[in-house]
Amino acid sequence: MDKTYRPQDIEQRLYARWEKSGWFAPTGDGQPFCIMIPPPNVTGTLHMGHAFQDTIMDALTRYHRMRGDRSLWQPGMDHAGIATQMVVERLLNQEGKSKHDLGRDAFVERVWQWKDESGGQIAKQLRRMGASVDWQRDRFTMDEGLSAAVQKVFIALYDDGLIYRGKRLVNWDPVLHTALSDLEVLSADEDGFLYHFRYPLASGSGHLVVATTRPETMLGDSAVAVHPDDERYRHLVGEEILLPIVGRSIPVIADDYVEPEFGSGCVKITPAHDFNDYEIGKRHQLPIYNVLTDSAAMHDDVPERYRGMDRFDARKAIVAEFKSLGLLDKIEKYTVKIPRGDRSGAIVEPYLTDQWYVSIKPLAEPAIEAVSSGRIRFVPENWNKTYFEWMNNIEDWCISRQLWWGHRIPAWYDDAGTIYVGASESEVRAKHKLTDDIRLQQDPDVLDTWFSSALWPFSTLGWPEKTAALKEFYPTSVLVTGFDIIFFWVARMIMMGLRFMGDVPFREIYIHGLIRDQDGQKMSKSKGNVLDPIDLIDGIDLESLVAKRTTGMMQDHLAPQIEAATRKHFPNGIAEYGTDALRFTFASLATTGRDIRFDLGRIDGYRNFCNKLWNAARYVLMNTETECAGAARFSAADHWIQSRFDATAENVHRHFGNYRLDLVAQEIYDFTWHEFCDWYLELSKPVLQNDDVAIELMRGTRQTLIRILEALLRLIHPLMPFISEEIWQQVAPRAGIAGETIMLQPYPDVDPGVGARAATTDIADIEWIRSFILGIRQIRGEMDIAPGKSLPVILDNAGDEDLRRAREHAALLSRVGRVASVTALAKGDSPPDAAIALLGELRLLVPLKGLIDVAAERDRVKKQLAKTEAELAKSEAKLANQNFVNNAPAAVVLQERERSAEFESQVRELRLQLTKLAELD
RNA sequence: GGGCGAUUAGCUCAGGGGUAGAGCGCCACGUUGACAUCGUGGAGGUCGGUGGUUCGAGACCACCAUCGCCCA
Repeated sequence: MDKTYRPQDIEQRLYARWEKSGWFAPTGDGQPFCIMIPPPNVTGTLHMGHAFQDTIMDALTRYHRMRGDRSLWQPGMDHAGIATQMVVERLLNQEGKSKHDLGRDAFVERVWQWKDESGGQIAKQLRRMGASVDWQRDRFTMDEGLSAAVQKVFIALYDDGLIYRGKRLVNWDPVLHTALSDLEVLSADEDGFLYHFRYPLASGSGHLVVATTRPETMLGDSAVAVHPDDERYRHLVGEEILLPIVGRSIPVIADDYVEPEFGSGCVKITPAHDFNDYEIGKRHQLPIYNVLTDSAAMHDDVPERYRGMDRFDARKAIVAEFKSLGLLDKIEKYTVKIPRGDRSGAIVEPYLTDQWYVSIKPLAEPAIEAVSSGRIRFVPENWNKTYFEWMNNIEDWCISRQLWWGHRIPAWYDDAGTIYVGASESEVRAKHKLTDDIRLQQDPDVLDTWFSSALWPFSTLGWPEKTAALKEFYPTSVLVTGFDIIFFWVARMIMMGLRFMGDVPFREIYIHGLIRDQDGQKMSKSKGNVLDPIDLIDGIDLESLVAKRTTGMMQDHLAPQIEAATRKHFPNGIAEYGTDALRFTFASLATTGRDIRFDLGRIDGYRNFCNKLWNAARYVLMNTETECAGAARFSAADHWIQSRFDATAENVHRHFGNYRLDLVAQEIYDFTWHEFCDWYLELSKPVLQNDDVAIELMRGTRQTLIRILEALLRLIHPLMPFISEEIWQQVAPRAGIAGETIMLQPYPDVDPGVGARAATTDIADIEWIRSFILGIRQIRGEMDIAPGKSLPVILDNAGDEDLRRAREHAALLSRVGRVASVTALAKGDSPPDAAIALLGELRLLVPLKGLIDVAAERDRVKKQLAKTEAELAKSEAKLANQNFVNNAPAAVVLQERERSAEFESQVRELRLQLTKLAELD
């Protein structure tokens, strides 16, 4: 083995072997375990969030696979209708073409080409992450089978009256020319103005002042509304307004939606261009005047001078005209909520069009019940509040999109506009007995991508066919996802799963946090703070990183800032960390919080951890080359480490069960570094590096070294698959284990019988030795004695058990503690001047002579005394409190008494020592 | 406005009615035959504030402050 761990030498080689051997497929006859990958957008690349999520899913899958479950991690991608179409259109634009130049079929063909290219990228990244997905079952939402599922669901919901077509206001993206669902619109505060216009009464007896943030919509006004209880205007209700510029007469109406305190208390009503106004319009049967084209320019039903004008130019022109008419009351600065399309960034218009909707309430009710009854459990639990909040206020889902890339809506229209829904034109004709002379045209629109994603848990398993996979793996075990798509995806999968499978799609939903940058900022291309997980694995130099972050941006002017920030945060680029270190970092960050700051310091530490493990293995292998097998005798240290390992494994199981991968990581880290390496390997040296030790004892240590390491590698494997496999390949044969791969070995079990092997005396002995050595090290460290210098130690007030331990484990004390000699002070002898460490009642004395600075030792003891006295005072105060003694559980009181006695004895010893040291001056 | 969450060491974060923890960073010492991507020791916190429950609160409850997210 090399002296340092080199991930690049091993990772891709091992992955290729796993994949080629088919080890990712479900095997065995254990109980099924299944995770569905949240399908990444085919058009994107894996970012840190994906890498994090994939680490969690892979760890869970590998854990269950090793436990003998028949485990499937189902991979796949979604077609990301809008995003993908945008990307391909941009590519076409670069060639000077538009999608209309190609036509629909050629364009879609072009998107498929892009899909192969882009999708391959994601698959490659997944492999680099070590993802043990079953590639044989890879699925894509636009595949034939999944498309058939989409069609079937659409038709079934339509037939059940749960899908309908309707003319309503939708969120319209005037750049992409498509409707969007509520969820795809992001509203944010932006600086704007509130314009106050005077609307003259038709009677000529004055005017009303209305305030609006969108003057251009006044061309479509149908009324002015006031609050019914508003004394100022009550008498005007029913009168007419002469709408300026347009010259239309519109009524003054009363509606309690109006807030009398806002502005003048009069509101212009534009049913075609505002969601609230639309509702008011319906209540009052107001006419609807649409004034915009689908590109959000003014259309032909407005006064000629405004026709074709862009909405924002029209706004200026309208305001100017009001001013020239003397009808502009005032303009105020105002913060406006601006809705933008999440993909295009364009300001979305409420727009009156025909769209398809899912009538959602009948689907939502059972979905709410599934969570409230506990059939589906959120982890952490309180995400169900977010879920209920949304589900209880859910609105019908607009599912049609005016795109070319996606699942075409299976609906046909005859010339009269009658709708026929079915699997194909011929089926529709047959079903409705339509003769060939009746012309039918298919709806040009496609379905929202999330419509197909909602079917993912069963469509990927073969539905609507009754497949074995479906029977076996549905409902899946756990969904691992971020809270940002609870509404988009999680809720919809639950609704569809219950409707079409008659059961929940998953039993648990593990919601993880969002990965942010070192300052807590969300990672985004426009902020230039994204990290590519592959760059953390392979490393990247500063110039390449800067180039990567500043090219291909939507907003080029941000490049200088991004470059500066990048140079500041990564002055030396990014080092090569390897997949395992990255995965371990992700696992350790998987806490219950919702935000996760990704700090390079963490991954740095875990790369070192990989190196530590690597070198521990090196040591074990070097020391187990010979004389391993045969009759063996086990030392106290052997038993101790075994018991520590058993405890660790037990905790790891518990933490996996609670989805606390951070605690799994910590448990493994602590054991590996602070128990196995820091203590056991050191304690093994006096045995193995001494020719006088009995061969049986050596064998015991060798066997323990190899056995613990082998088991430890299995314990680590779900988090760090590569390094564990690489080392295991060498370790397993020596542990007498035949097997082609660690990934199919059993996960270390919690076997109480194994734990019992370690005699309690042995464990107590090793704990005593650790305390002994720590006490000596403390003296050494604080006295600035060279670590290499061997010290004589005198035991004062030693009991029989102390003497036995010192005698039996003299070699450990001498070698690991760098103790030259251990001698007991005879009864009645007065102790020499010495530095002191306390081990219970036992005093460890390191003679001062020639070694120790008296003043320094006095300071040291004083400091320790002060600490102990403080503890003692606290403890005594507690015990002096009758309420405590009377009310606290007896065990707690007893424990406190013992603590107090311990402190008391220590204080006594330390004071004594101080007096002695004082005498030396 | 409604909902959710956070506040613990310089930084990033665990913990959880009875002794305040980790990693990183910092200081000192050290080239011991697995590892300098290392070893040993150390410094560093009145657990955001106020009040309450309790024998005991950093933890539970109420209110407040600050910050964040989601929904209108």
